[in-house]
Amino acid sequence: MDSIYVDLKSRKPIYEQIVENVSSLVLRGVLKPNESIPSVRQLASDLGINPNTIHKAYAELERRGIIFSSPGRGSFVSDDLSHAADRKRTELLSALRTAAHEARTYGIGEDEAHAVISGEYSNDEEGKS
Amino acid sequence: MDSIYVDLKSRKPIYEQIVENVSSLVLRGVLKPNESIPSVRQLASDLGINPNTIHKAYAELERRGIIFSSPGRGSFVSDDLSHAADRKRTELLSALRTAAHEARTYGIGEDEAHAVISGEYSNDEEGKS
Amino acid sequence: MDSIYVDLKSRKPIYEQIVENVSSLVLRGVLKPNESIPSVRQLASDLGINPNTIHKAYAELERRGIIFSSPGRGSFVSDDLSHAADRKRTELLSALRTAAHEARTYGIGEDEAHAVISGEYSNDEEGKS
Amino acid sequence: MDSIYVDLKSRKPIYEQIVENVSSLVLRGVLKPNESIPSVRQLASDLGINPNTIHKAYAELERRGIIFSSPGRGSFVSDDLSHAADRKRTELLSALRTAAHEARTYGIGEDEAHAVISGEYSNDEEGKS
DNA sequence: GTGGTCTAGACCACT
DNA sequence: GTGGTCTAGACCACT
Repeated sequence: MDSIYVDLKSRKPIYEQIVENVSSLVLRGVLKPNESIPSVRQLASDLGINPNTIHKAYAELERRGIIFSSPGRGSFVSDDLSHAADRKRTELLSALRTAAHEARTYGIGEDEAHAVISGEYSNDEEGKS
Repeated sequence: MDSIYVDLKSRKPIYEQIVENVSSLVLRGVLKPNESIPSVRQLASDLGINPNTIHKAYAELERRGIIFSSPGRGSFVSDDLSHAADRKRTELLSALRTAAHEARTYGIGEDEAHAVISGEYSNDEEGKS
Repeated sequence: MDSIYVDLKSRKPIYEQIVENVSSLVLRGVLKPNESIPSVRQLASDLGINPNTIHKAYAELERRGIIFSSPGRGSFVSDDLSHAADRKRTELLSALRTAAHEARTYGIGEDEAHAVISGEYSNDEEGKS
Repeated sequence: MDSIYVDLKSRKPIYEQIVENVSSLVLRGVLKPNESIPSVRQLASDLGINPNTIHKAYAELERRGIIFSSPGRGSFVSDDLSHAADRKRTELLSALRTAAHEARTYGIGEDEAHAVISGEYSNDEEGKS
């Protein structure tokens, strides 16, 4: 999943999908600081969706400090990603904590929970599917 | 959170809140198989919301095999919850796996992930808030 | 299924279940002409449901010529079941025709349909479950 | 019966009629995968019934994997109908089996049952009424 | 009283 | 315009 992709059938708004897509590419280091990203019109044309939708996504990405846009020049990955990375890290740990809490509440044992973690981290097939 | 409660301000649809609420009470064993649950009208009146909304929630709960309803008699906890329990268990483990996968993808270490699990399971304050 | 039984969880009205139950026992010959059947109150008490419901079922059975009731004496299997048997026969063949029609409409082949019939008629285990 | 139609006088709920109608059109191949179907409001207006009723039907169709809906874009035939087709096939064969079982139970002979099948499959008038 | 269906009408987010 | 949610109110069959 290393390029921007949209699932028209998803209940998730298209612009949110794009925000998460680009966020992911940036925060996982696939796109580097100051690297240029596709223009609003280019991406809209590539994905076959309305430029307004892309624009809304880019505006949100800019608000989050993940990209910046220069009228007439294009859009680029932000050169200071520390805030965005911190926020993502907090979000990920919180999601893990919530999942663990729910598991416990419904009677899944601690050992089983640890086993799930171990299983996920020992999986070498990353990126093959 | 051992009774049915609804947050009118939430973005989550009321009927979904009720579905999750009742699901939780049943799957955590607070409500027992064949126990009667409030009638559509009773619950609507208690919560101050429309009976149609409760009906929609109960219909979904019935579809999931968590309750059953008999016109003219009322609604009751299903006496075979094994399917629902299995589905919930699968869902919880899947959520945990997804959270772990995401954490790993973004560079959170395995030790840190295990620490989150241990932290959540050693928390004794359950049920106090 | 050789005695009267009711499924409280079914969407089918209880009185209809009783109508079909008694019909089946009579038309399959388990209950013979002029044989007595349980009184309204007796059956209501046995099944733990309201006598009004039983009464409604018996009234329908009487209307169909399957039983007759004598105030003060009880209810009995009708001694002329030919009309009811004819109606049941017509109904069964019609149901079979409808099922075959639907099967054909959705692309199930004739051979497969015949195989289902043969399979059902060669099944010797009748009555064991 | 190749378009969506509703019988207001039927005892069968309108939303169920619509579910079966659309299911039939899709599973019989009249509507193709990814083809768009009438919007909730359009169909409501065409049939002269309430949009909520159509919505309820579409929600059920979505649950069955027969269509999918995208807020703001419309509703479309699912592009993977294999699950729905399998379920329908199982349902049809089960209905045929049940009809055959009932017929046998009430004394209808095997030859007569096969004759009903043959009669239905040799009927050439399909689609004329 | 109880669940089930439906209408009329309103409001929301998204396209 | 499109799907999704909700309310208020009505009517039905069954208990």
